[in-house]
Amino acid sequence: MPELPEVETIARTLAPEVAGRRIEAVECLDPSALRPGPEAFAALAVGREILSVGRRGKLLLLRLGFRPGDAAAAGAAAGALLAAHLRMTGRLIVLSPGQDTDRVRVLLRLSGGVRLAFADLRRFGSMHAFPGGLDGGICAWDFYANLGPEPLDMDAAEFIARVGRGRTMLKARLLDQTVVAGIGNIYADEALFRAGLPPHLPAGAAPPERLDALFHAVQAVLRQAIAENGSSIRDYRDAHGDAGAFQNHFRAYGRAGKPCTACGQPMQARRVAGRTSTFCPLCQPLRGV
DNA sequence: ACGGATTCCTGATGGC
DNA sequence: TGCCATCAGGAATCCG
Repeated sequence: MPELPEVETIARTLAPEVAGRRIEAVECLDPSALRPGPEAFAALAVGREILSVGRRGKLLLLRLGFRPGDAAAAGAAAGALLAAHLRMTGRLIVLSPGQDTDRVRVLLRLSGGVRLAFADLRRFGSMHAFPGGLDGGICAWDFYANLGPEPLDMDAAEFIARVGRGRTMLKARLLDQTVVAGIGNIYADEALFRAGLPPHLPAGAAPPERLDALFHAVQAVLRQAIAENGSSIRDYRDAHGDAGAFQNHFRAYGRAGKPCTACGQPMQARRVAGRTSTFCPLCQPLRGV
C-alpha cells in the first residue's frame, strides 16, 4: 500500500512525464473517485498546466497553473492543486501509446497525447481538486490541514516530543497522520523492529533514548525504502508501472510465524491500533526497555 | 481523550 | 471442486 516511500517514488517517476503538460480533458469513469465531484474537479483541472509534482505525507500533489499569456487565465484565479490519496490499491500510471490498464477510475488526458490513469482496484482512493496553491483551498481540508510534520524533515527532539507521549500505544502514534505524516503499517512495523520497541508499548513509557533510536530507525527505513523505489506487496507500482524492491528487506511486516532475522525465534502477530502488527517478543520486549 | 468497532471494497486464501 | 468465512487496511465515523 502506498505509504511515504511509495508516494515519493511515484512523484519522482511522474514528474518528468507530466510536468509542463496541459490537462486537456478529465475522463471520469467512476464519479466517486473525484472530490468534490467530476464537474468541479474538471473545472479546476482542464486547461491548466501541471507545474510540478510533489508529496505531503501519503498525498501526491500536482500543482497547476496557466501558461503565461494564456487567454483562459484572464480573470481566473491562476493556481489550482490536485491531491491524490491512493489508500490501499491506488495507482497513478502514465500509459504508453496504445497501452491499457485495469480498473481505471479517472483518466487525465494531457498535452502531447500523454494519458495519466488513476487506477484503483478496491476503490478506497480518491483525487481532490482545490483552487489556489498550497496556501489555498486545500487548507480547508481537515485531513491536509492537520497533517503532522514530515518524518524526514523532523529533528529527533520534535519526534520524541510528538510521538513519545500519552498512554496510547507506540504504533498508534506512528500511524496517526496528525502526529507524523506518511507512515503506514509496513514502515511502522519495520521501524519498531529496528528500534527494538514493541508496537503495544504505551508511548509515554518509552525512555527518550529509545525514542531517539526509533526516530533514527524511522528515517533509515524510509530512506532505504525510497532508495529501493518502495515496497510492492501486490498492488503498488510507480508511475511507469514498475514494482519496488523494499519488500525484499522486510524484517517484521508480514513475517508472523517466521524466524526473527536477529534471534531466530518465531515472530509474533498481534492486533494493535486495528492493524496486524508483527514483532519479535525477544528483540522487542515489553519489559526492560 | 482514548480504544474499539464499523464502513468502504475486491481478491486471495483456507477450511470443509 | 465449490462454497463460505476470513483477512488485508487508511481514514472517517460513531459508540462507550
